[in-house]
Amino acid sequence: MTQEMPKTFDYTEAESRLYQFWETNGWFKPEVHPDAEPFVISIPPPNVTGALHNGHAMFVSLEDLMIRYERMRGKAALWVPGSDHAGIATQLQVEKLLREEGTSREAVGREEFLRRTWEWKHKYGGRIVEQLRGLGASCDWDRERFTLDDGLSRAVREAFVTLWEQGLIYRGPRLINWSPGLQTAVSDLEVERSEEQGHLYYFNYPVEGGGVIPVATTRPETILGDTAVAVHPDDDRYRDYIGKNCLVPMLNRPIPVIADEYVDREFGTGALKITPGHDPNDYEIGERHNLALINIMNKDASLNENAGAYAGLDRFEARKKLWTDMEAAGMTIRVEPYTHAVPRSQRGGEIVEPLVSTQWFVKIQPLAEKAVAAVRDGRIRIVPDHFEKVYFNWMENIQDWCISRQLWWGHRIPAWHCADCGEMIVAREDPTGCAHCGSAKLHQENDVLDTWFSSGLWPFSTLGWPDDTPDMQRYFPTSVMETGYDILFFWVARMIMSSLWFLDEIPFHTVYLHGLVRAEGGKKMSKSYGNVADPLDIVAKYGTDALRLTLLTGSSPGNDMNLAESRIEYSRNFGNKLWQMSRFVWSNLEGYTPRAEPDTAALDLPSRWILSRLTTLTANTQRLFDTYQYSEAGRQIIDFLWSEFADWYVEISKNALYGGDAGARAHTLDVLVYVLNISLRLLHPYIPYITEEIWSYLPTGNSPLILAAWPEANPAYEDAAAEATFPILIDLVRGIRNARAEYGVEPSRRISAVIDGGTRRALLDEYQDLFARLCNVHQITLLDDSTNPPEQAAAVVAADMTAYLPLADLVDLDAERKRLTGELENLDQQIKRTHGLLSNDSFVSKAKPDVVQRERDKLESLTASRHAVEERLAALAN
RNA sequence: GGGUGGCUAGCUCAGUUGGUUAGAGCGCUUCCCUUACAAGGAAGAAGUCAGGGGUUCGAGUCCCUUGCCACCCA
Repeated sequence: MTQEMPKTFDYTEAESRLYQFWETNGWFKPEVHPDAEPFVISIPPPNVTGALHNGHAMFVSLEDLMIRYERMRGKAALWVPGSDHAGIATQLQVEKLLREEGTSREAVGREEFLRRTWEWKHKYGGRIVEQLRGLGASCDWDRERFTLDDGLSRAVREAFVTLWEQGLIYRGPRLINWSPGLQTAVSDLEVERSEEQGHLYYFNYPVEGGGVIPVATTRPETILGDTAVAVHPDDDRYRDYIGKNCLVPMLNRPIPVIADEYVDREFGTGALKITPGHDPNDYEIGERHNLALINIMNKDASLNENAGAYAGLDRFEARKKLWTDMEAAGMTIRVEPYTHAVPRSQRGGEIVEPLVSTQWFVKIQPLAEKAVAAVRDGRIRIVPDHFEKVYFNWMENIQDWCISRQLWWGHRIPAWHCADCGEMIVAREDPTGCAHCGSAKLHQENDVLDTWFSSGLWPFSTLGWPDDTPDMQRYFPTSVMETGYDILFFWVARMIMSSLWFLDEIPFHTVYLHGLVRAEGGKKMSKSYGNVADPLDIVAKYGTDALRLTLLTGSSPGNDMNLAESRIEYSRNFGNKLWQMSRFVWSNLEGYTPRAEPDTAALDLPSRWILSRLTTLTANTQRLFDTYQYSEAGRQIIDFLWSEFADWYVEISKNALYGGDAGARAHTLDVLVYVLNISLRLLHPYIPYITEEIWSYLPTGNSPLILAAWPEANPAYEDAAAEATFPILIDLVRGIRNARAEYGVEPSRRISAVIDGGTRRALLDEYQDLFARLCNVHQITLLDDSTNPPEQAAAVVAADMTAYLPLADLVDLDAERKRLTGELENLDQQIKRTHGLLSNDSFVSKAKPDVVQRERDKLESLTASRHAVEERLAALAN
């Protein structure tokens, strides 16, 4: 206690100082506990392009909480940080930069473009990492990784070549999702469907030799690529046409009428045009019926020569023109407004075109099977567990993964084409000559890999795989993967698949999924709504701890959270409250010699009560942490400190502190310091900064809070009797305060009370000083059998105790009778319920004994109170 | 079409082995700058836990069902 504890916590100043204090001492490193069991989290690597958003704040809060908790438990806690190269997003940024310079990636060439992108990454890529530090993330920064690092790139090659050698990677033309604006393929997962208002175009498909089959489409331009018309085999309307040919409008290309049970007779006209080259469902039907496959679209979404007269037109122009022409030809029926799901690119937002293109794919089925098994048999657990169903549902219907992207920024596919013999070489090391003909004219595949291919290796590539490094040996498998449920498929599933496939080990034993952070009112946060609560703004206004505490106590696993500013304010206020109660204790430390722990033998009732409550809290916190219920645990800690410790114990402690009894003062300080000590430990994972700072002002020894031991419930402080008895005194105090308020007694007015202590006379005798401080009752007379309670008084009942407040000038006996009658009704209602329970034999015989006992105790207390109220009413009736 | 979740006080949300009269914050009413704290303290009003059915001595909690709202996959 050498330093004055400031009146308030200056978080702006403290945050950077404390972070530096922790980091420079090496406390973020697992080596602080060199021989301990490891606990490892690999960070969900943020995009290098990213600006900090609340999703980041959420994962940092949760993961840092887990890491700090395990570190305090003595584990070798390792949190591996890093970032992701984010192929498309980053490339778009640099392309934008080049455009502003009046050039383009094509103009500068691949090599120069990559040089510029690295330059860009070095300049801006560290920003997000700096922001993560600001949130208090206690990562081991010496182990920071980037998905395009040499080591991680080697891991990518190893994984790719292994899959290739196992025949699980193939290359070929297939229907994929093409993004015309980005000029690359994207995977199924990167396509989002949005319900949009469009049109359904009805028209007649002419049948060769006479007749028409009416069909409908949302994309008329695809008519030009039709290679069949499908009807249901049992549909009488069209049965006669099966086997005949239709003529494609405007092109007059003959295509067969086929029968397929896929066709829904009830929907639309009951007949379908089939375009295998531009629709995934039609593609499958095409394969079933060996239909021709016609591609009518160029990579820029203009139509190609297969579109006849419409070649060269953009897809939407072609749609308009073809329809106009068909109308003129009398082939159209009608156009209806129609809401349908439009596939849009997750990145650019433009409409994605299904088209046939040569790409690289992973045969994912065998990997998925292993990944399903690992969750099915419990080697990996997902929290909350209902996501296991979601996981299975996806895994069991999984499609091959398109892993090639027509981008430059990323891991270039390790395949080389020989210009001389045409063979392809796939290799871990860059080849110098063709393995088949020896030619040196090799050209590496232009495509790069999907970014998720490299992030799928993240838990082990960051630890050194494919090398058998010391970190791999010590820290793999990792422990928990904590991330948002929105990337369960993108990322978590792929990490599980690749780890089981390449290492034959699970990557982590637990997946913890948090929900999305939404704006107040449940809206998705979005720049266009203007409702983005920027975490940097929040931190600047309320401090990091307030943001963390709000996120941690306001959300439950897997559930979205609406971030309300009022909650952040409340968290900030709690921080202040914690500071103030600590400052109160600090201010009384003069002359106090710290002792190890409060001595149970010397403690008064309030002390026994608060220590027992603390023990209950510690046990609860442990139980809740064991089941990942961090928000409930956090709320319980806050409630304990605010509404039990500060509101009651701290107030009561002033009697002992200022009462002049040195022994009582010392024992009370023991308790105050002890409760804070344990509470700060429990709170540190939630609000690391303010707790560490407070810690430094209290007699807590020399080691920092970040390395303090996680508390265990101390059974020596369990005291059921104190927990049962003390609340009765609280009730009595509350009752007196309530009566004072109802009768409008000014708070500053000292009053007296006559108390009938019932069976607890001795208790009241001992603790009557309490009432002066808590409800401004300065003179207590204990009633004995020989005296009667005063007439002009308000009566307050708690259990079998009654306090009479002689407020001669204020008490109106009619009002008092009314008040007590209300009280009586309330008691009767409760007695009725409790009595009902206890007179039910099934309850008494089947409910747990402690539950029955609790009801019995309650009934006894209620009956005593009722008796007292009744007696008082009788006395007033005269 | 298949799947998952939500519906608790005016608003934002808790409530996980089923067991006190269902809780908190904000807002609202009344009062108080009491020497840790007005970012505070005291007292108070406010909910048929979406509807219906079931299991159970006992259901916000478990099961079935209806409705509405989200989200995911095709």
